[in-house]
Amino acid sequence: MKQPTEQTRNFFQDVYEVVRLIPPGRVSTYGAIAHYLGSRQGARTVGWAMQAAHALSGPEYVPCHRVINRLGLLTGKQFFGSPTAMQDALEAEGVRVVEDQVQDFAQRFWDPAVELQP
DNA sequence: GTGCTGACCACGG
DNA sequence: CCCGTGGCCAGCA
Repeated sequence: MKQPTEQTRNFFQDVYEVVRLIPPGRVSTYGAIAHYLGSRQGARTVGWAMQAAHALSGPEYVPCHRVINRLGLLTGKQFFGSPTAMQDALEAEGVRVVEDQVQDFAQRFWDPAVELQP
């Protein structure tokens, strides 16, 4: 029997919700989102969700350019239309990026587990 | 149904 | 810092 919690932990759906909450000028990491959703090592699925989110648009749009790896590297930039689309999008929000690396990453880091504390 | 891959992360050496 | 290993979820041949 299914538990009363009919909510099917849609990892993708949860990821989209969290990524959409990332404010401009801030960046988050796959691991932080995965950890916030309860999957410490589920960061991989978060990256996969980003690729699926790339096809979304309108109210379902997800700012995947604000999600990078824990090192602050734009690992998914190659999945954007242009090799500089991701960096350009971040710089447009005031995030300095040099050689695919976010400057002041520690300050720009937006952790849902901390910012979205109940 | 099985096996593998993937925009990753943590741990040990 | 590098290297190797294990684990997570979803999609595809």
